Amino acid sequence: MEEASLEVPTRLIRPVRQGNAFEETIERLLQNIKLGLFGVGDKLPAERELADLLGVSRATLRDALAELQKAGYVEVQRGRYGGTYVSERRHADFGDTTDLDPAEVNDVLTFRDVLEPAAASLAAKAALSPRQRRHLLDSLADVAAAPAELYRPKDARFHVAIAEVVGSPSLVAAVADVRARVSDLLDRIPFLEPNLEHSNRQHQAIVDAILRGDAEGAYQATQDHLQGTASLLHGFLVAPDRHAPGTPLSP
Amino acid sequence: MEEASLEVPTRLIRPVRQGNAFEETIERLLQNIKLGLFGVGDKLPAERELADLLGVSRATLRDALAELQKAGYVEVQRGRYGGTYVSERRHADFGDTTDLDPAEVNDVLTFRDVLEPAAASLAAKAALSPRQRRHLLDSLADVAAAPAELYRPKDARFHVAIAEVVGSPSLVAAVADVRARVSDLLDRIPFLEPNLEHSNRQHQAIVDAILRGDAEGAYQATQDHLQGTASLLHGFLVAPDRHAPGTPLSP
DNA sequence: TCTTAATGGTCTGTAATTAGTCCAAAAGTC
DNA sequence: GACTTTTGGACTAATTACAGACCATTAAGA
Repeated sequence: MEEASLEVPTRLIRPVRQGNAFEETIERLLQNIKLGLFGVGDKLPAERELADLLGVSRATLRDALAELQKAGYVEVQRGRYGGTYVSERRHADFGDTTDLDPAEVNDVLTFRDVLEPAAASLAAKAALSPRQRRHLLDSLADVAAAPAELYRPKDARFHVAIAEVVGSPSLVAAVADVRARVSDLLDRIPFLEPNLEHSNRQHQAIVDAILRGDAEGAYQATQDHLQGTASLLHGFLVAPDRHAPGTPLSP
Repeated sequence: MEEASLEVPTRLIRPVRQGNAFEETIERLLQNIKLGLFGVGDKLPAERELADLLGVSRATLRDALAELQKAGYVEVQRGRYGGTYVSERRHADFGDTTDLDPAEVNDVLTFRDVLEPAAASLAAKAALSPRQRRHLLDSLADVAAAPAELYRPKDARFHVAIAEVVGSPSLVAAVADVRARVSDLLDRIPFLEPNLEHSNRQHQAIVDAILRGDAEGAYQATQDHLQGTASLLHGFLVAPDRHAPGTPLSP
């Protein structure tokens, strides 16, 4: 019984790395594409530079890029002024038809609820430079103009932009991560036509609050906005037959 | 000019890994010790198990443990009922007398301001089990009883406990990370006798608010509590002579 | 047309990391 | 005292990842 107290609680110990460098590199690149950080038609940095930015050897990066090319996410051109370009969405989306894991859903949604409203609030409190205001408004216009099939990445990009203007790289990374995880979850449920009008109005409200320095308003508007996908995902959790949920939760 | 828009903004690309497995393993173990997750005298899990938990091979883990042993952080005993034990604090603290990096300080403090108040707020909103309440109160009592030289790890452990009861592993990991980074920063400034009484009263206020379900109160109390170290660190940033700051900021 | 520079493509040798096996010590159990 | 079991300690072979050099292709520019 005295022994027991000397033991370390193992649940707090988490893995040092998620997988091998090759897998992690694919994951990161794919995440950036899905997040709209690498937009369709964009040219990625040259392999040598990209490998450096990702902290991985060029060989490993090239293996990862070859995989993405095979899956149709990028196209490669040789020679000077060549490079790696993000393809038109050829949604090969290699088989992720796994069920939603309730623990993962709760974890992601909870963590997002912590990050995003607080980020919007801090953005409102910060003294934004003209360049930063411009960045916010550009991202806002971008998502508003996006057609339905490109909405998700533009949406994600917009929310990352809010974190960006706060000026904390760790916050940006955390928001990007959590957005990518939400996006992965949404990919696993049947497509429901989202109410883009409504979403865009909420985006506008968030930006308005930030630009007028209304921290509380930005916090609230962001919370409201997150509510939508949260109930959507939770709805699919409680519905036993996931392909035709009889009673979607009311938001 | 058309070309320019095709380029990807490189600042959003972050490294896939922080260093090699060996270094990251040392870092993680050290972090857990400093955070008070591995308390003095605690026995770590057996090497085979710990390697598994950390997602690293036993060889790599052993290299890391050997380093920690050399630095006096742990002691190792062979044979059945042997194991790796956390030593009495022999603060060898291998040379980290680097200057404070303003960007790092701002990043960490901003990110912490996002995470911890929101975590306390969510903890207050959650329906806590008796076990969770017990965990909170135990951590609180633990830090209150800690002597000055052991205060920091117990303090960190308490704050991680708040994140734990929220039930989001990602949140716990993020809080643990940011706490470790703050702790590293504090290690680099001259020791100032902290006002433990005051700190303990604030801890009590946070737990009170959480236990009575007062989300707003928990949020506020946590923000107040964070103010202290924030101004301390910011004070050392503005003070040009870092070893004898003439005008420490009033908290 | 030729040159040049930036880019992807290829290869090699080295180091890090892993999985697995076996050994050695220690403490409880019979 | 002999046995058993759990632990750290040590070694090997295979794989992964890396750094760096060099080749091949391309399009702009002289």
